[in-house]
Amino acid sequence: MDPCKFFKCLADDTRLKSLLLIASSSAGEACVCDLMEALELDQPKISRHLAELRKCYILLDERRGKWVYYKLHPQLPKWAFEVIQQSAQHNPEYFKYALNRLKNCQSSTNSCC
Amino acid sequence: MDPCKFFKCLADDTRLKSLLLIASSSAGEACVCDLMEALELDQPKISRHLAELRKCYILLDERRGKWVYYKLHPQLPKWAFEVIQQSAQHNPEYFKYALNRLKNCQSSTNSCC
DNA sequence: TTTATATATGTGAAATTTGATATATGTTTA
DNA sequence: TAAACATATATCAAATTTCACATATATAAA
Repeated sequence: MDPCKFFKCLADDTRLKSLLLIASSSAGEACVCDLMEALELDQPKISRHLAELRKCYILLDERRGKWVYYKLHPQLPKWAFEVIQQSAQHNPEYFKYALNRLKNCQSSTNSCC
Repeated sequence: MDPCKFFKCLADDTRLKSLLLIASSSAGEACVCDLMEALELDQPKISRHLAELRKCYILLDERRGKWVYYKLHPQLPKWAFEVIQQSAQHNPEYFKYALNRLKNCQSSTNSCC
């Protein structure tokens, strides 16, 4: 994992929020439509940014039926994992609004797609 | 410290290496000419990137005589400091060559400017 | 097998970032 | 005060990134 490429991946609002949301979610994963709902962004934009994180091996995708779920890549280097966790834990206000929307969306009673 | 802006600052080779060099240097600081030597880059390029890190309060500058020394900003949030330290400690190969040049340059016998 | 749903990607324009060069500012020394 | 040195910044071109929209692909349901 080249550190400069890693930080380039985090250096965009959509990607960083997606990443912190996934890292903070109780399930440890989110599908594209979850993130569309949470971040209030259109589908191609979310997909495109997730693809970048996937191609850098920061996220791992898994299709289940019609949906594709993204989680932190199991082989993410520990230092990179720590960077993401530190950022998530100490910047709650940065993605608080989106995290609330994500929780609502992922709750069994309010599935979004 | 907005996390996205912070990562944008780290998402460039010149800035990231300058930052990791300063964080890894025994003195905890480096002047512009040290970094020019260490990274083998021209002066305006180094100055411009340091200015960006300074304007984001990641680095603090201090003039001493003709030289301007840069160090990690004392009021850098702890999480951001940890991100920089983690990155420096676990990616030695990324800036090993430049760090050797910096050490040589900062040694009393081989001052570069 | 047609339709609907969820996701991915191609494409070109717009926005942002970076770099190269010239020049300006601040400090020391002669 | 003039010259030399270290650093900062202005400017514009080049490179890169991001976005919007259209379209393609994959799965499930009818």
